[in-house]
Amino acid sequence: MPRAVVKPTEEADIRALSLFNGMTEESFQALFRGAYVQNFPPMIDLITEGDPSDFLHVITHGSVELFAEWNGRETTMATVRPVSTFILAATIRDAPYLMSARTLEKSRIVLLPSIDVREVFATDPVFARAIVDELAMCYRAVIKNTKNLKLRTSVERLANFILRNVSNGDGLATFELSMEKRRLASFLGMTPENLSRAIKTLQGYGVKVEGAQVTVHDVEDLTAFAKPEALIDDYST
Amino acid sequence: MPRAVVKPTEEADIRALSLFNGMTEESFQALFRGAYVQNFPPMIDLITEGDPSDFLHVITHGSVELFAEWNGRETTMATVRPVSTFILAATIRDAPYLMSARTLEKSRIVLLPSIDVREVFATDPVFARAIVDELAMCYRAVIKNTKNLKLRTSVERLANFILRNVSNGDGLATFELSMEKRRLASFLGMTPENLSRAIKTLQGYGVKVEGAQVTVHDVEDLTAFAKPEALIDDYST
DNA sequence: GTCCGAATTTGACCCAGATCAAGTTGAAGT
DNA sequence: ACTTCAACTTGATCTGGGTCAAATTCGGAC
Repeated sequence: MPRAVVKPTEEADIRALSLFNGMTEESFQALFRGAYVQNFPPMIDLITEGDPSDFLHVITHGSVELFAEWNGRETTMATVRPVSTFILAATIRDAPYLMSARTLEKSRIVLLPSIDVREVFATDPVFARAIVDELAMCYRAVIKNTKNLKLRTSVERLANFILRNVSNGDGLATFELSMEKRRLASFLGMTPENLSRAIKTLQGYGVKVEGAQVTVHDVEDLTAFAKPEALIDDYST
Repeated sequence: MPRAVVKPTEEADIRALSLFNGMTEESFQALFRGAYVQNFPPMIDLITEGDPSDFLHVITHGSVELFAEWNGRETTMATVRPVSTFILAATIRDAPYLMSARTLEKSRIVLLPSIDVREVFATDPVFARAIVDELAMCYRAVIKNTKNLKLRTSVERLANFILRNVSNGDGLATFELSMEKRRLASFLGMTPENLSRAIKTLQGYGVKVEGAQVTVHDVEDLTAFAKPEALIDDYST
């Protein structure tokens, strides 16, 4: 896998991320001086949990699954999509990765040496502020996820997942599942078999799933069942 | 509940926290100029989820439970003990609290206005660095907690909880439960009844629980069952 | 279009853990 | 010591969700 230079358009995409967009050009260049880019085929392990965190990863194309293992069991922790960073916390603390990562599709990843990230963090207050904002947001996202897991049943989690992915507003709404059902099941904390049954249960609330296409015929009805709440389901705050 | 000044010894305890100990005296004073302290009786609500985050809280005595509610259900998210801060992420992002907090015992809490925290963060790079470290650590703690919840059964979670609280090393080890069993149950994601049964199950691995006193007769044996792992159970990294 | 292997669904069954209903224990107040 | 009330434990039962096995469907490769 040969290293490659970062394309200018790519650099622009990355700079547009809230993590990078306020920093000085000088800092930005310092960060990208040691950076490189790689394309990966699907299902390639990028990171193994426990390894030292040498790079901050930025995904610019494709999709990456973050997962964790223990005692022969495996669970999906999150799916990462362009353009965003992952494993920021490990980079900051210079601590081992807590999660493994693999590509799901053909993906393009920018690797920024962790040491440079920490260096620029120390010298650019705007970048420092951005990192804190990003970390605080990630922290809050994980707390929300914990509440979701501990306070809701699997059918409720699925219902809220669907509502989050639906263009809210009027009556009929539809969207395409962005990952395989078995990964969705693992992410939601259930088995693939049980996801099938949960989908069937939600048919009673006007949800139809055909392949990856999900259609909600009565958003009102599903909302009444799912009881979504900003403090769990709004990922933007 | 009258506000009170922060005692010098208390100030010293707080300054000793990794979050504050590197900052300039000037910054520290700026942070404490608007601070005040309160004593609370047990079972007082300090924070309600959804409220705006006006203060960074520091507990200097007692204990505080962080919990969350949804649709009539409630779960314990964490128990906070002296000396440490809580709800840092909400303060940083100036976002609503995701969790509620109540005192478990008579407790003493220092309240630092969030606006001052953000102000000092912007001017003191050492403090900024410390906040990032703290946030990254908290983030990683929650990720570990998620792995614990999704990858382990309730008996396994209990076994690892006990091992974490035991002075590791030789054969016989003992410790005192620092919270009521029903809160421990909720924290571990199970019912009180089920915690009782889980304890009984672990008797087979040399665990004896009498009231709040937990004794492990054979740490080896329990460890073989619990399979603790740094990437889930080591809260220090 | 056909074939092949993986993903998904379905059905039957099972188990961890929840719920419900009594007990017990235990600690604080009198 | 006695009362009282909450916390805890125990037993019985129920159920959400997992497991296992057998279809069925789907998506690529040819």
